[in-house]
Amino acid sequence: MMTADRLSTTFAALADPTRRAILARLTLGEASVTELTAPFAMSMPAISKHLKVLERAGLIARSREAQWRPRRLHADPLKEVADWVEPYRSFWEQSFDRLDEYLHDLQTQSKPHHPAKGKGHGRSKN
Amino acid sequence: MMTADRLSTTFAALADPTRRAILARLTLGEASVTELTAPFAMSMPAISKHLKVLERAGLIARSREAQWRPRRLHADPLKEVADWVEPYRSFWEQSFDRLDEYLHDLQTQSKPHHPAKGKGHGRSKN
DNA sequence: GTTGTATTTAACTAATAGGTTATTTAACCT
DNA sequence: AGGTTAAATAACCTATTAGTTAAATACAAC
Repeated sequence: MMTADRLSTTFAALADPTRRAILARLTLGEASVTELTAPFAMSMPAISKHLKVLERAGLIARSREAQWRPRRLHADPLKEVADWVEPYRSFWEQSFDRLDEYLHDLQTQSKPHHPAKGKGHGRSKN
Repeated sequence: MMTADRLSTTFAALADPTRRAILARLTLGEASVTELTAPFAMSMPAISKHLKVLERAGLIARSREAQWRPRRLHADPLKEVADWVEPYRSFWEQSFDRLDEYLHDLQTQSKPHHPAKGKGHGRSKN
């Protein structure tokens, strides 16, 4: 994920349970790095790196308070995640996968052929 | 993301624009590896690897048809993504971040202090 | 059975990720 | 100034990722 689009950066940031746990913690209110480190069996520099990833993804923001650098949640990029996933809803809600498998089995039994472009075998978005 | 939970594996699979494009293509119906490779300036083995990532994440399934191995969408893991992101909706919808920043500024001007655990400064989930 | 088409696997490379410990910076408090 | 606490940075290590080209496999069609 070298230099990637915003959505890729967001997904990459979310692909780590520690980072998701940090976000969950921050829904309760801002927290210092020490506080964020406490729940994990991991050094503070490790958490600091995770925070940097979350920050670069725009998921948290840093403020200053004496020698503390409390982080707070910045959920905006998660809207893009929700917007991206939404169009797929119909595919998991209608048990699309099992239906598709069923249609596929019917089809390959009766009519072997190579997968032509845009074949679509009985199911499309509209 | 060595050996990770299901959600991390899903997010990691989604953290690549090529793989998301492949999923989008598969919403139109199943497709062969050659067909899936066509839109990209990338070798077929590279796409094959992306497909393996998607497969290990449970986002696509493979079938057989002569010498073709058409892939089809398996959207179920995306439900978990939707379920994970949903609780954060209130945080982006209510412009939480700007409100929080405002409250934060008010607070630090009038009452400098170190960030105590569970302080919460005026906003919580219920 | 040889040739052609579709796909996978192998071997390699360069970059990134995620962790460590040790050091440095920053701010507070006597 | 000197000591303490909070956090960031540096230097390092190992594993994984994302791509490449070349070789192997699977099936079809003659």
